[in-house]
Amino acid sequence: MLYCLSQLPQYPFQGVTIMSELRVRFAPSPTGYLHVGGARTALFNWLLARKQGGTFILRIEDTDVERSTKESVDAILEGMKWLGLDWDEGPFYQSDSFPLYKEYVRKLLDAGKAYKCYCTSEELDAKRNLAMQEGRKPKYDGTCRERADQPEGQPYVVRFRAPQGGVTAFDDLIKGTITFPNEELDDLIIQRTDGTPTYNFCVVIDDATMRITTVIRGDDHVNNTPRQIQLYEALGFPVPQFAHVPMILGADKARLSKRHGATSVISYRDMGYLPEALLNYLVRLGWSHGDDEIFSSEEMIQKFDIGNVGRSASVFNTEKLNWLNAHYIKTGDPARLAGLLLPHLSAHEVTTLNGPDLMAVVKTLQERAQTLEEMAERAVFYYNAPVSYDEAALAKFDKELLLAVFAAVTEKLASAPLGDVAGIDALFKEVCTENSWKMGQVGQPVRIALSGGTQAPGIGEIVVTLGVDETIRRIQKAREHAAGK
RNA sequence: GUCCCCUUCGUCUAGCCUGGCCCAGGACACCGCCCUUUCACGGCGGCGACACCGGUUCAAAUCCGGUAGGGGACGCCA
Repeated sequence: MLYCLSQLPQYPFQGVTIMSELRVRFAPSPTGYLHVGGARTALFNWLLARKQGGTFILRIEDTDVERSTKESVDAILEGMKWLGLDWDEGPFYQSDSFPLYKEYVRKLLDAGKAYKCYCTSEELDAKRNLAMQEGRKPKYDGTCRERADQPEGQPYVVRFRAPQGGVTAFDDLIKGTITFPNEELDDLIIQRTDGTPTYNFCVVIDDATMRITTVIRGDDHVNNTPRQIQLYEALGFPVPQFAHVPMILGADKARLSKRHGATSVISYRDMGYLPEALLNYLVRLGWSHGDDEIFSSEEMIQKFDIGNVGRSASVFNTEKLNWLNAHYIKTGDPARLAGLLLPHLSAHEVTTLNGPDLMAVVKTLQERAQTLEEMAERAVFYYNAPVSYDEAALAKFDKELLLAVFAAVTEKLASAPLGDVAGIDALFKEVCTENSWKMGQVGQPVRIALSGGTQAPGIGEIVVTLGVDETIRRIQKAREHAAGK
């Protein structure tokens, strides 16, 4: 029965918001970069909005003035933009709405639905520790809940007077019905001693005033949901739908964190991943559409269904991301890839000014690189002629053979007009038959001469890309190297 | 400790709602073979899972109960 709701792909909001337009939001707190978990949450929100013609709102939750930074905000926006997750409204900043929150705190206070609490954090900490030690749930004991006196000039926090007894339940779009006994929930603080509002309260006010219809957020917020629902009800706001997406874990099944390697979206860009690859990887983490693996943005939008998101956490697997990235590099537009490759090339001290056409270079490397970084590494030899050779590989051939091969190839190349890849390949075959050499005896030495090593594109591709003149120059150099041994 | 959630190949997952088509399908990784002048790409094949125990049923990965394991939350952080 729990599945019924989520198994109606076309009508996920049937009977609840059927008339109103979908409004979703991504609400990161600017205390770090946009990490892959956040990016996936943003993606699911974006997908649903785009699919249903709804509105995607970006809201920055910066009520913690201490830890929020402008740099983090910029980093988050940069990550969103790189992934192509465009938003329709915002970014809104919670720090701009403090007066609004205060107003609602006032309302709850006036209505007796909230009260001032004069307990100090030291007292609270002590009680909490004691409760934990005794194996009880560490919840506020309600000391100030019914107190009549209001000590003048004493610092206080404002607590929400939570309903006691009964249960608070909701139908999660991903997890099904979740029920909490109200006795598990204590009177949460909605305003701090310094007068600033707290997270759970701001979220409710914002989601309500922004008319959010569906809250899609991380799994770690499930426990906050019943308290928020109680606030919605106390405030007289309609309760939105909730969808809690499972966490992303590291290989050791612990929550993904820096020690598992890169978690920042931007660091994936810098390592040479394509945004469409990361997006594709992220959408398949916890969600699937039959046996499909490759999704363009359009296909994701078309096929996405929040009800098909899995209920369990998933492990982030770089191998699969690599495969996806290789796929998009393989099928990508060479001109675009060339542009994206530039920064990686300069990191390897390569200038493309005096060398082969970069787009031609990219074409020879598309099937050979998993990341742009790897492609850059493999492209270096095109622009910087080898200064040393893979001696171990060279040692497999006699000095005499080497010299003969280099001479024959040079001669053949010099006498023939520059052809296409097939033409050059044919030319090498001729050299082989004319001298009774095997292709391995010719191709490998030439490859080493041209690239310095043994791992490179096909000989024909290299020669055509490099040009005959440069090819001959490099073979000549290798010939001298071989002669000197 | 208390509460909430989760559990299909090493990993991502299909199937579960509507039991039989599933001695469980696909993908990544891994192994082997083929292609091949290197490295790759590609093709073919292999390895490999229903956490466990009971129950219901002619029949259970699918329904019910329990157990174990994992994760999350428990803050004047978000």
